[in-house]
Amino acid sequence: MPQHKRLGDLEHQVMEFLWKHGPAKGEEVRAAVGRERSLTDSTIRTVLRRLEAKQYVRHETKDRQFVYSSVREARSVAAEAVLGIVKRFCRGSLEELLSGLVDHRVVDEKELQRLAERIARTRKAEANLKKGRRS
Amino acid sequence: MPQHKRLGDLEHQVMEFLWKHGPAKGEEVRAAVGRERSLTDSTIRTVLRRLEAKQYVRHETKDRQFVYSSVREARSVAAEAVLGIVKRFCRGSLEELLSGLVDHRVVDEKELQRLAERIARTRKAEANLKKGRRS
DNA sequence: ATGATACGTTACGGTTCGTAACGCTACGAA
DNA sequence: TTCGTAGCGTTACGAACCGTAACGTATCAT
Repeated sequence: MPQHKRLGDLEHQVMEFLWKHGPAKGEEVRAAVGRERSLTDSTIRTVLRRLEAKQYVRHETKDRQFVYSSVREARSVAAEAVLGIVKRFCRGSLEELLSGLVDHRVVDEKELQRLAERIARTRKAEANLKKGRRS
Repeated sequence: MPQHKRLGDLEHQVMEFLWKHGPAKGEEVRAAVGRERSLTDSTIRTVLRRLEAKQYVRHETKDRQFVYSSVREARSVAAEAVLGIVKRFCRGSLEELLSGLVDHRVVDEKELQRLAERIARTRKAEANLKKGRRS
């Protein structure tokens, strides 16, 4: 129900920065989002406000300045987007989607297997670690 | 390079129909794309024309009527979309994307492994089949 | 009090999309 | 031959979204 609202290009660039940089003030964002023609602070703040409306970021005030931070992590947004794709294009079947990726050589089947295995291993390791801490 | 142009909702519904139904005339599309308020033929034709401009469909004339068929298959569009997501949200790493899917419980790691394996098996079977036919 | 700082409000133009009226063309019936 | 009509293209309009930014306002330090 987080309703994956779509992002424009600039909006996306801003998110990208927040994702890799962490919480930041408008000025920092502006400095980072280079582009040839640099934007006014007003522009950046409008974008940040819109991102907030779309629930991609939130802000808190620190030293009388807004500090924005991403609410939804990149992977989470990605996961939702993929879910949308699966629904829209692959009749809800993730297998169909993955098959498509292989068909279209986004990944080859061996590689896919390796990735899956590696992820499974990583999870198991994490689970064990947690168990260890618990006891 | 097919430049994944985005689809609106109605456009998408039309594609969906063409994907499952195969080539169809405007009237058929219109009949199929139900919606409560049914649309005029003009509307549907405009949409089809736009889809053609976006290179999602092409048409040929049969019996003096246009028959539209999808150019890009659903999975192929999906694959491209996923590629876009990976690029935009996961720094190009498919592994990161898949991890995200697991993190967000779109799929669990065991299931992912099963799917990967099954796909690999299917591919191998297909490859063998082809070899068989060749000899 | 005044000026700078950092914020919100408002707005404008481009683009996309759903929606559709209208106009043109060419074939078939009368 | 003429005329209705089926089927297509052109044009258009309003909503939404997005980049962009001017301007107005509140508040704090000097």
